[in-house]
Amino acid sequence: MPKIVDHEARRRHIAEAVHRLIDAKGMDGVSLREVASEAGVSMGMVQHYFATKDEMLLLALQHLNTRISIRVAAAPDQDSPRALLRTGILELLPLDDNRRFEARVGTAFLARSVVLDPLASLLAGLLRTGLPYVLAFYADQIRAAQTAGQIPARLDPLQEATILFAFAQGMVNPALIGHYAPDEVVAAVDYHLDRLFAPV
Amino acid sequence: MPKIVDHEARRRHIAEAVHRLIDAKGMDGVSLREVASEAGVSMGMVQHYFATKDEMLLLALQHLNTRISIRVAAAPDQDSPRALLRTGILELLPLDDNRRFEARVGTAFLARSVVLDPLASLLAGLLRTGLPYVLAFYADQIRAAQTAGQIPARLDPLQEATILFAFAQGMVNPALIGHYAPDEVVAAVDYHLDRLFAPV
DNA sequence: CCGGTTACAATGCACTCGCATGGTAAAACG
DNA sequence: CGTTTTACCATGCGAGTGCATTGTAACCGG
Repeated sequence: MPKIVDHEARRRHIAEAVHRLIDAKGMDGVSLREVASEAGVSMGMVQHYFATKDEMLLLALQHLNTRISIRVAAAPDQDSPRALLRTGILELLPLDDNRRFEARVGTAFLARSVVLDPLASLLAGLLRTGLPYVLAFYADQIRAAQTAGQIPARLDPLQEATILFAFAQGMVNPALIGHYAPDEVVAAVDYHLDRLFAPV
Repeated sequence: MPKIVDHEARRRHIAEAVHRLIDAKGMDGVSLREVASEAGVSMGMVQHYFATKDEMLLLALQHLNTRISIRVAAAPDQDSPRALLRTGILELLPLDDNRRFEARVGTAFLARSVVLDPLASLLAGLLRTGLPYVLAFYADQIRAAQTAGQIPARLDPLQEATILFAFAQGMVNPALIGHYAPDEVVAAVDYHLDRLFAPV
């Protein structure tokens, strides 16, 4: 073998070029040639690391997922359940350029995952598998707050987690198209949390 | 002029073919040739009614909007604010084939509106203009329920409307990819409304 | 030192795309 | 009646697509 190369690093490098292209021109703007150009490599190299375009897109989604996960996990440590929930949610919302970038790319994949072709079902599968963990995390925090007496015990943790997450997801697009300014988004989140964390 | 033709009817006919194509193959699957074939007309005719593809997509989105608006408006009359809110929300969620169809097509447009090309800003503009009216309607219902003593007066109607609508929008995609069954979606909505319509 | 495998690069191919062009038929209008 | 305008249809063009093919250089194991 020539040149000892880090396979995964190359693939990540290309995946990030895909992200940038999706952000700039949407899913349609992603062609093998454009990706190669954006990544600063030859088209043959892209083909060398990905057998098909679909395989490339799939890894691009996986990489986006891990990217976001890492960032969320790296959020400053929080002690209270409420702070954990708050920062966890805010990390998913397009409040700065970085999160805006991720939200846009994620939205593109989401739309693609709704269609009915082989790639779409793979994408949908990826998105689905992550959901239960996120919901479980939220529900756990809610339960913890309940035992601490910060959230009324009569509330259903899983339903509240469902609502909380759906609410956050539902804020993404209006925020992206500029209907809500970042501080309005934060205000809505805090308002919701205020109502959730009601004195018993 | 030959053949007296209903211009708008033709355009709507083509727009519906676009919807069907987006539902089946996504935005990428929409080409002038495919649209013509799906609509059962010649490609020249599509070009006759739409100068560019973007213009066609734009009208397709407008037509989808009016389609949904008409359906929502035609929902069985409700007397109480709560029933109004409930049916209004459920009409937007993919609970049957028809609404599923609309949700998928709408998602495709949403993703497209997030990109940064000329068409995208038009799409985003269209989506944005509708939002304040929807939120105002929700807020009005909430206010009405407050004066009727069904919702605590301390709650902020606009914030609650924001949360309610974002929550509904956020349920669309998990429901589309099959994470929630239709009855689970309804249960989540009712749970949320239960919590909103708390005895004062 | 030498076959063999790996890591690319360059090119070509069949196809599809949006759109422009040119033509034809029909109806309104003077 | 003839002219003009409308409503198409068929075809073609240049660009771009994903992917297959072929070539080449580098490095390792024997």
